[in-house]
Amino acid sequence: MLTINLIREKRDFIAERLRIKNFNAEEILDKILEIDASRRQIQARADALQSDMNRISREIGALMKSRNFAEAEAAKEKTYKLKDEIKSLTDKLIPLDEELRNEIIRLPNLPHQSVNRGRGAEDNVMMRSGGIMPVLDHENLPHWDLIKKYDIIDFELGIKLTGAGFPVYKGKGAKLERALINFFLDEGVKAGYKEVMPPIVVNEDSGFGTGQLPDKEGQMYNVTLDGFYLIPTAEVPVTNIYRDVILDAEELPIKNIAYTPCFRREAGSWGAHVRGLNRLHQFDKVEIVRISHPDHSYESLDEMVAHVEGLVKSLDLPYRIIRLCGGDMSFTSSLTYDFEVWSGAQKKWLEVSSVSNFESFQANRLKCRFKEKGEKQTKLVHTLNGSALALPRIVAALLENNQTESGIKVPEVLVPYTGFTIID
RNA sequence: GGAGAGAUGGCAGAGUGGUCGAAUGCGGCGGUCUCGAAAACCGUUGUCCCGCUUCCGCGGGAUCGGGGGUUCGAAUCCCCCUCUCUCCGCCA
Repeated sequence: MLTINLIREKRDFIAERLRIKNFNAEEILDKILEIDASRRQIQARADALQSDMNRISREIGALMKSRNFAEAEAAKEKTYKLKDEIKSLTDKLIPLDEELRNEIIRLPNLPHQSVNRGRGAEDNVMMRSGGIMPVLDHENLPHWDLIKKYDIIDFELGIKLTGAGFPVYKGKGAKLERALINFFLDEGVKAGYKEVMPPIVVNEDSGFGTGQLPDKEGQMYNVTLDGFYLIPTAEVPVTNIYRDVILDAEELPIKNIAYTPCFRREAGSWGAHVRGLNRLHQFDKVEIVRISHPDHSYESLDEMVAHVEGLVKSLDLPYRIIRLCGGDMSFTSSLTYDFEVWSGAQKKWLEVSSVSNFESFQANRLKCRFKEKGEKQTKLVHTLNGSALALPRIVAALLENNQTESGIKVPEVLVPYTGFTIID
């Protein structure tokens, strides 16, 4: 969420920036400023009265000590009216605070200046591409046929155990999945990320901290009995490690990497256009998360993009990097680069990574701050994250692009992890 | 799941109604001493909000797990919630 200070100081700037995201903030901003002004006024009065109250109470204490009971009683009389006034003021304050917060959390994050205005995916900007497009003969199969042919991923069995979108990985399919996870983790650790293994269910505070709650409640599986949520991404637990934390500037940037299963209800987005591994309710993902100094967060973002690019390159997948336009960006992001890989048999680009800088938007929710050495003032950190990588669509592309008559070739970098060179 | 104990500043740990934002120790920071360092000594050291100053800072309010209550006054008393620990049970 945006800070109230920024809203006070740069109301028009915010409204203008949010138009890039096709968000009309005018009304909300005016309401916020109005609530904020009255809130501050009331609080100033309440604080002044409270100050009087505290002074009188101290005086009563002194009188009691010197056994001036009559004077103490007289002083008490003075407090009753004061107390009522304070009460009536603070009673007004509580709903105002709540209202203010409810309005502020409706405002999306401001887009970075490089972000172009646009309505949706069609307005995104291709930054660069790489890799060699596979040459497949006319007999090539889409991955949902390949997984059956080689019996490596079983959707029907998943339906029996759980439901649609919960596949069972079998044999070389399971091994390939594990190989990819280990490869991605190892590459991350080599690049200086610290491996963490967080819980995959989180509480409500964590859901709020990274911005999934309250708005995107329907996208997460909810363990109602305990008030927990299954994580939609490792971003949630890993970023929330730094909730309510004040870091030293020297500790930045913090670089974490985590493998977790991810759970998404994908309510309302299921349909014929998402077959096979293209969209699942449970999938595996390795995520990189950074906590950065605000002055260096875009360098961090570039490094993360380079890291992800290195991964898709090493798997020999044709890829392209897309900068999302304002209309296609998430609520919480300032700048997002999507990675897409080419899926040879489906003949379409599949999104396999999304790398974002949230600047201080999540940090403000998380109350994750840092202190410059020797300075008293705390400042909000910048948070970033990116998939490195999400597995199912990588698997889909690998299966389709690498299919041959004798089987599916495993990329060289994975062979030490799989122990086999071909799926047949 | 049953019974009991507890939750205080970065950490340890006092404090059971009246200058308590909180003793003391450790740690951190600054200084004295030193060629330098250690030790010793002196000082300083939480966070949030509001106002003034808008560079250092000053004043007010809040904050002792969270919420509510009693009281002129709550870290201290009462109620609810959450969490932690110990014992028992269960268990990968």
